[in-house]
Amino acid sequence: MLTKLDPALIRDLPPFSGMTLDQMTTLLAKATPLRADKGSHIFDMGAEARSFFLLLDGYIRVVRTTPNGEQVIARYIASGELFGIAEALGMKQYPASAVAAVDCVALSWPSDIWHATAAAYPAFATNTYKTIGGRLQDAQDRLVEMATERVEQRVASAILNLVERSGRQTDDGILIDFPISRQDISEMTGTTLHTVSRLMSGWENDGLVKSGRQKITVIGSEALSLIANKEGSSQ
Amino acid sequence: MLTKLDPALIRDLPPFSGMTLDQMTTLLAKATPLRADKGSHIFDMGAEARSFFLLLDGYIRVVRTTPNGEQVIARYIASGELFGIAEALGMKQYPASAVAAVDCVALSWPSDIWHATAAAYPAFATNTYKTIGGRLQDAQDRLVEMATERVEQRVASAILNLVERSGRQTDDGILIDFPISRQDISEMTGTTLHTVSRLMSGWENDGLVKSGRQKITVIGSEALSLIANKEGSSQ
DNA sequence: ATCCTGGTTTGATGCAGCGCAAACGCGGGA
DNA sequence: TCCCGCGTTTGCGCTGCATCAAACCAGGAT
Repeated sequence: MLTKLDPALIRDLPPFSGMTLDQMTTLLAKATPLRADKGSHIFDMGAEARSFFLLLDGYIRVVRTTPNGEQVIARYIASGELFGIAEALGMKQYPASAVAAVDCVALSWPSDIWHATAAAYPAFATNTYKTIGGRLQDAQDRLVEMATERVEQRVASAILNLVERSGRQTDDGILIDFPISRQDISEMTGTTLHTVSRLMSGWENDGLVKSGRQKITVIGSEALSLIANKEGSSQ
Repeated sequence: MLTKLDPALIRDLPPFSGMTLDQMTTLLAKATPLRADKGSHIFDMGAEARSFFLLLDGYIRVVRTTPNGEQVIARYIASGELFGIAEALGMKQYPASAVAAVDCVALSWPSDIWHATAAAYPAFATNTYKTIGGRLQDAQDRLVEMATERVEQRVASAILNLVERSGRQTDDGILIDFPISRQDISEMTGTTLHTVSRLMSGWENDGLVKSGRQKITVIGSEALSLIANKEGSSQ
C-alpha cells in the first residue's frame, strides 16, 4: 500500500504538477503516512490545524456541525486531493471535520512547514491555491443553488456531481463508489432524508437510478441533468 | 480624494499590514485609481480577470447571476478590502460581478503582476490569502445557515452582519451606512422581498429596527441576535 | 403642483416539503 | 438460523413561505 510513497507513482497527482522529481522526493520525505479506518475522524472542526493532508486512497467527508448538532456535508475529498489546508489561508483551526467515508490512506505534513514549502516550490503553492479557488467557487455555486433552486433540483445535481467526481462504470450504470446514505445526500442539499428517499424512489420507478443500501447507481444521467436544470414553476 | 494615494494614509489598511512604507510606495506606483459611480459595474461575472482591486471608499456589492436571471448577493465589500482577486486563485475569469452600491473610489492593479508581487511582498500575499480564507469560511457558514436555519433567522443574521461590518452609530441606533433594499436582503438570504418586508415590519412594530426607503437602523441588536439564534421549532 | 418611478406594504391563496410515525428489509453477529 | 440494528420506505397532516395581486408612498423630474 505505502509503496505509493514512491514519488514516481504519485508524481502525476494534480497537487504536484510542475514539480521536479527531486523536489517531490524531498517533499515526500517530510510526510507521514496515515491510515484512517472507515468512520474515523482525521481531524475535527475547531481543532488546532497542526497538519495538512494529501489523500492517497479512499474518500473523505468534510463535515460541519452546527451548534444544534445538525450536520452539513461541505464536500467529499477524493484520492489525489489535498485537504486540511487551513494553514495556507492563515487559519489557526480547522473550519470543518474530516471523516473517512471508507478506509483511507493519506499523507500528512506539519502545518508549520507550509510557508517554507510554498516558497521553495512555487508550483506546489500555485496548485494549492487553485484547489482553494475551486472550492471557494464551489461553495458559492452551492450557495446560489440553495438560494434559487428547489429541493428536487438540488438533490439531482448533488447526485450528478458525485457521479461525475466519483463515478465508476458498471454494467448497470455509473456507481458512486463509496457508501452514501439518503441522510448524507440530505446533508449535502439541505433537506431531510425523507424527502431524498421519496425523490429517489420516484427516480427509481422512472428507471433513472438503481439504488440499494448506501449504494447509488445512475442510469439516466441525461434525464437527471434535465431535472437538475429544469425551471422551478415560474420566473 | 486621491490624496488618499499617499502611502502614509493607507498604510494601516489590513491588506498592507507588515509591509514597509517603501514597499507600499512601489506597489502603489503600479496602481491605477478608479472611480465608480453608484450602480456601475466594476467588472462582470465571467469576464476575463484583468485586474484586482482595493476599495478605498464606498461599498461594493458582489453579485452572482443565475442562468434564469435571478441574482444572489455573495457579499458586500467595504473600504479597505481587496476584491476581484481571482488571479491569486489561478482563475482566469471573475466568478461574480462587482457593482458599486454607492459612489466608490478604488485602486486597480493588472492581474499579471500578482505573482511577482506576491513573491516580492510575502506579507501582502499572506494578507491576501487570509482574506480569501475568511471569505471561504464565510461562504461555508452561509451554506450551513441556508441548509439549517429558517428564513426569519437568516434575515436577522444578515442584518446583524451588515450592521457589524458597516454600521454607523446614530442617535436612533446603528445605521447600515449604504442604501440597501428589501430586495437586496432577500438576495442575500435566499427569500423574497415580500417575506423580508413582512419580517421587518414586524420588527419595526416591536421596536427592534427603524427603517425607511433603502435605509435600515437597528435599535435592538441583542433582541435581533436572539431571533437569529433561536431554535427552529424542533430538534 | 403633479406625475412617474422605484421601493414598500399588505392581503389572499396554494403548495412544497417538513415533522411525525410506523413499518419494512437487508446484512451481520451470536 | 434467528435476531437485532440501521438504513430505507411510505403515509398523513400541517405550515412556512412563495406566488399572485393590488395599493401605497416618497422623492425627483418636469
